[in-house]
Amino acid sequence: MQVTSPDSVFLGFHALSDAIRINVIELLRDRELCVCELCDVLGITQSKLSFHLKTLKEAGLVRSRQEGRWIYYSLNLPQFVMLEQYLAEFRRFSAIMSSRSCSD
Amino acid sequence: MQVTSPDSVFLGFHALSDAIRINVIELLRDRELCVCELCDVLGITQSKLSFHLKTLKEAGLVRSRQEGRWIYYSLNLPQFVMLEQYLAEFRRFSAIMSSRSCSD
DNA sequence: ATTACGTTTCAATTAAATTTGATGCAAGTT
DNA sequence: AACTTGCATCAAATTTAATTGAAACGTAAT
Repeated sequence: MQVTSPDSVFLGFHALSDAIRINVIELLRDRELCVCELCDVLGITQSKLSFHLKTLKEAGLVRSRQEGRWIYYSLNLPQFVMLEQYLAEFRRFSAIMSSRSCSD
Repeated sequence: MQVTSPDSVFLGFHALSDAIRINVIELLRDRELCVCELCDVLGITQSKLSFHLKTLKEAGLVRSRQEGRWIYYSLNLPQFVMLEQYLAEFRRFSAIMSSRSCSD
């Protein structure tokens, strides 16, 4: 599921605006993890983690997959790329603006 | 002023997690603007805008410069690049992870 | 079936972010 | 000096987000 609506930009950034959620995605960067593994590593309650995972999932940044009674979460990279490209648009103007200031 | 502390990541993303602030930075992408110009274009009260500008400034995403009684805001691009590069780290793992899944 | 386990969901509470309107202040004007 | 303009700041009110603990759900084991 990749989100590309206009809201998805600040929905995505909102999901990244919290220390716990940043921790989660950095852990998931290496490999997919089930909820209980994340719970152990982060040292937070399951329902708290579940809330943050839901936030990340609704922003399209993570996916989940069930295997038996475990649910494994992993990154949804296209959404990261989308946000990265949004920021890259600003860098594109960096060159334009600085070259314009030379002609002043 | 470029912020590079560990907090700066989710501080920056938090600043980008609001529709008004996204509007502001997109307006500033073209050129620097004073507060009253932003106010007019966005159609919000001045003190509301001031709050959001402060949020953006504390996140290091914008700078301000005084000229007479006007205060001009502009983008602080290095901070955008920092956030972009943070996200790019995740894409770097994209290739690694997908190539690993091929060997399954 | 029954029980245990991993997870999500809900309702209640707490905490944090945002909005609003008033006030203050510095720079320019008259 | 008094006045206006452009902006920031403050405190109060409102809105939104996060935390908590209990309950509910599905899955697997006994």
